[in-house]
Amino acid sequence: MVTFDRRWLPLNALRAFDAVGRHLSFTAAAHALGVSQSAVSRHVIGLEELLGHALFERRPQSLVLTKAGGALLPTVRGSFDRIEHALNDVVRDGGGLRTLRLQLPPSFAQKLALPILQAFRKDFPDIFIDFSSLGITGAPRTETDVAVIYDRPRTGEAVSDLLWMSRVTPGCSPALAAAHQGKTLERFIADNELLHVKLEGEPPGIIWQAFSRHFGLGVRTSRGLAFDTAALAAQYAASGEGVALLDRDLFATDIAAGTLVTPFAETFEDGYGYFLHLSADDLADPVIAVFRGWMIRNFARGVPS
Amino acid sequence: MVTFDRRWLPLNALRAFDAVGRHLSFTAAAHALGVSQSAVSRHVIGLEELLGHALFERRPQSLVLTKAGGALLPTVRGSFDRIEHALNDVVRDGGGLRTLRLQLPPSFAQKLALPILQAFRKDFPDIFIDFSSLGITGAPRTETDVAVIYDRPRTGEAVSDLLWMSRVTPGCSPALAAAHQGKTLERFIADNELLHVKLEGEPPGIIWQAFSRHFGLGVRTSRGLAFDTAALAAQYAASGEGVALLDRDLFATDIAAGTLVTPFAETFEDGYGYFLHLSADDLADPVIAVFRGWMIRNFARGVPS
DNA sequence: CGCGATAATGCCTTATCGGCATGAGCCGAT
DNA sequence: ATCGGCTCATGCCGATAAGGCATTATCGCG
Repeated sequence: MVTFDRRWLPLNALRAFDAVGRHLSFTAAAHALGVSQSAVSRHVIGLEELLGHALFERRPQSLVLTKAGGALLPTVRGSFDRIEHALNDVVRDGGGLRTLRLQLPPSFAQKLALPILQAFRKDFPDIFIDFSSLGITGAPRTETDVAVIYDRPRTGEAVSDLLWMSRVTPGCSPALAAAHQGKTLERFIADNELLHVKLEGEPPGIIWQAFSRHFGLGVRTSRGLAFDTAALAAQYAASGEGVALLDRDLFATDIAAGTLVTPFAETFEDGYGYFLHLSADDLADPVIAVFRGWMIRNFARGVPS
Repeated sequence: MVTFDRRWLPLNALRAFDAVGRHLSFTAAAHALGVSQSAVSRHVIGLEELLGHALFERRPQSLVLTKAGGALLPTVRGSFDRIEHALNDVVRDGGGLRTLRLQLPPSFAQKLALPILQAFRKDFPDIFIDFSSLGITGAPRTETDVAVIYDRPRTGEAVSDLLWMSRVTPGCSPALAAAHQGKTLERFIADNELLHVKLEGEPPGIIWQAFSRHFGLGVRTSRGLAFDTAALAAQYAASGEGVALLDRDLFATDIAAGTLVTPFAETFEDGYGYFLHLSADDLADPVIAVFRGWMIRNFARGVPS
């Protein structure tokens, strides 16, 4: 029995096999490869002898893959596809700056884009990040490689990696907190304007409602103002005009800087989180895989700032 | 400028490039490939001319990849790795039965393993599933391709695909439900034994506690019995000895059969879910990718039965 | 039954691949 | 400085595998 290693990969034969598997015809494959039918025939036969298994079942009218052929073909085809693309990429731009298109939700972009992009560029100066913002929820809109989305865990064939689960707590300006010093959480909320963040497909106020229900607060939550993004709500809260439910990690810098305060210990996991979202096929692209790994590792050490 | 297609993939040159990239030395690469240094040198030079970009920077003492080389190498190496493995797989067993090792949590295995395995085997008769349960006592099998785990959404480099989020509701035997006919949810829970499922890293009773808090029930939840698996708790509940929080999807067949009833409309999403868990690298294996896609598509149409 | 498909095969040509020997830089030790 | 040892590049040549052409075998179809 032969075992294969790098020194002896029957590459030309594999290319012939790939073409035949694609066209399911020796003649057509030969034509596609620009060689004669006999050459292709030889290659495939040689490969079959090497493997000790037939790759195609020759039928009078048609050619069909054997189990062995079926097992081999997807790998071979995928590999050649990737090599082909990689070669053309290099020819085109010398592999100089691979650009990775990234979409971020607005609040995330506003708070974290800079530290992330700077840190990533430091580690991978040759990967150019073309980044754009998108709506707060939902799937990425345009052609993009990787997107961060704010969503609940969802099913789907796309690869979806959790960066962190959102954990919210009431936040407001220091002045407002001081003015209501000593009040209970329930009283504090009842006495102040509530700032909501709109979420696609959810009724407004749902997060405040879930929050108050979770902590058993008897307050009416369907009042106040609603904003498109968390960052806007936070900004409004910082001006002293109300209290918003803030993601502690997302607004860590504001809290540290003192422009926002979180007077209560109660934090609530609302089932939403920030996910890195990309197509399963794209994971085969080393640049995208590298970026994914880098993001996951970085956020595992806590949300950057 | 040349553009590459299948007909002119310089495969032998790429193999040489891969080896040189691995060893960062023409001589060492030549030795590893079992050919002379000159052959390797020619190949790399030829490839560089084809691409119009240098792949290595020749320095007196050392060889370093150029940007173009760095962009190309991971793809080429990964592709050859996969081809090498695929070829050896075929040699070994003719690609006949690719076996995929699958691990399932006990309750999941008990309720869903059969329908899933049967349906999958019908669609892919050539993939043999070697499935094992994450037994309570069973030694954790590290050698596995894909696992279903019951967990909260977590961060990590492994690819984690949500199958469905757990949604629980009180369930008990029909007799017990009849005996307490007409009671409110609060009363019903207060008057019956509570059956818990133990979760690693969580205090016992946490789900009942979250459930009652979510619906504003004033009942004590830290009482009753705790079980290792949801299936055990459900079985106990079916015997009429208490009320358990059941995942509606997981126990759909029991509910349909009437051995368990869920007398209340209140369902609660507890933040846990069933995830398909696999290594990011493994996604390059067509068999594993196929299984992943199949599972995701199937569960998207609802939990099988 | 012959015609038109297909893939397999024998024979021959070719050019790709690779080996050997050598050359050209560069480094460090004597 | 010079020489030996190391690296990769190159000229030349031979082996061989890759491929072309023409033919054969097999099957389906009109």
